[in-house]
Amino acid sequence: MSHFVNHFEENYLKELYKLGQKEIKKVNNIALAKAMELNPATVLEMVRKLTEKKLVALQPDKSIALTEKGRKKALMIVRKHRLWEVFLVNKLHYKWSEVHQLAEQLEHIDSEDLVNRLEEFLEFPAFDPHGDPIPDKNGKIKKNSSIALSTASKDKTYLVQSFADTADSFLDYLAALNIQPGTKIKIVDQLQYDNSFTLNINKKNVQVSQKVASNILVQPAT
Amino acid sequence: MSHFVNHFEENYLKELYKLGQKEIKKVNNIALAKAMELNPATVLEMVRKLTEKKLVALQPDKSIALTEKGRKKALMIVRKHRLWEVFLVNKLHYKWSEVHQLAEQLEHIDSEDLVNRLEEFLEFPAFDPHGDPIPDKNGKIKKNSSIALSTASKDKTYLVQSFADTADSFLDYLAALNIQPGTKIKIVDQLQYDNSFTLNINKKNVQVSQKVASNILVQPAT
DNA sequence: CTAATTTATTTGGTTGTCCAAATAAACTAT
DNA sequence: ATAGTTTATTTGGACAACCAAATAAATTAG
Repeated sequence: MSHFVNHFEENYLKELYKLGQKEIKKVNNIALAKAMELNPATVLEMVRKLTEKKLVALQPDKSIALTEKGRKKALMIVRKHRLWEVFLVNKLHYKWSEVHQLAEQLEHIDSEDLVNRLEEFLEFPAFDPHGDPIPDKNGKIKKNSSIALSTASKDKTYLVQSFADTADSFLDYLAALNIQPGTKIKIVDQLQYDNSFTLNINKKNVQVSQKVASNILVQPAT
Repeated sequence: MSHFVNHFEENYLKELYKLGQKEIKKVNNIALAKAMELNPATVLEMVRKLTEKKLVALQPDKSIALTEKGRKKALMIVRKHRLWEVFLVNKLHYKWSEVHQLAEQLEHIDSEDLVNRLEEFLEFPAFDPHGDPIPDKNGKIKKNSSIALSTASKDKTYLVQSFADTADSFLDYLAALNIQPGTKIKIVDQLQYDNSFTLNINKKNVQVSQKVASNILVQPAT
């Protein structure tokens, strides 16, 4: 009983957060019901309970908005979901396309401490296997002013910010190239033939594939 | 909804299995209700549903017995529980005393494949951090004809079967002493002072604590 | 500005897990 | 074997999440 009382609540909050992210238009009863494949009556009932709990606030225009408290909770669920995805992919060798279902279950495991330890065990990944940012324990999401190196301009110097792929093999490869957060990189050239890049790192030129470049997130160097 | 439909059922099956293990006397309604801290009426209702599903069979003497199907299910839950415990202790560095609650949640994650991968990731531990055996994917539990080395007789030769502790540090220690499944061990002496043991391994004598000896499971050598 | 449509809410009902209290059945001990 | 106790079952009801269908309110279109 006590274990999964919150599953429902958590799913509503998560869905509200997700809808809020992707759609600018207001999230109303109907939209939520449709997104969650539930009857509007059911959703309304639950939204009222969430309003009681100050997790959600009904706007004058009848749209449903997360309160700050609700947003925090939603972010913690997203955090858990994405960290478990990293675990499943990096440690249990699932493909990124297979992990969503499982993460939907694991995200409801109720322990702040567990998720923090998991994060440490995974060495604080900034992104999940799909490249979505992982909120930190305070709910802060790494602001993505960074761009993929593959979309950067030639001959300008960039600072490596993070990586969109957290696979061990990728990270090992980066380590071998001496690429880590903070590393300065300049695009020397891009080959027309296979879209691979010639990069200048620490005054040495190296060749990387388009895929690798797309998974290196950079900011313009100041 | 679909995610946790089985939580209740699973908890009943697990409890029945556990009671069946430790107590020889029949498991009746009252006993189950007491163990699960539920009202007998509730338990009776649920036991009927489980009977419908052929997971449980009511005996003539009104005791409740798991069917083969029910036992298999229960074993799979126990398997998940114990593997997650190993994960929590070995990988996330929880203490063995802290993991039960969390494992109670994790054991309900519904994926055969996940638990099999987890088992592989943990390198097929035979015992959980408490020393309880972990059923394999077919529900087979390593028969425990083995005894703790600490309870073995002096001057007889034993064969190491497995370990009741799966902590990395313990296993590292064992490796350093060249103790592994199959190793022949003879107890040379036990010190009265601290209950530590002098063991003969490969014709060399080593000294181990009472704790270490209690976590080494052995069988009499043929 | 009314009619048609969409959106929001209410009503009445189902299902699953749970309980307290009443009753029935089965032991237990003298 | 009968009173007393324990065990088993039934009854009636609570509560949470859900739904379909009816109604009410708001929006949009003509």
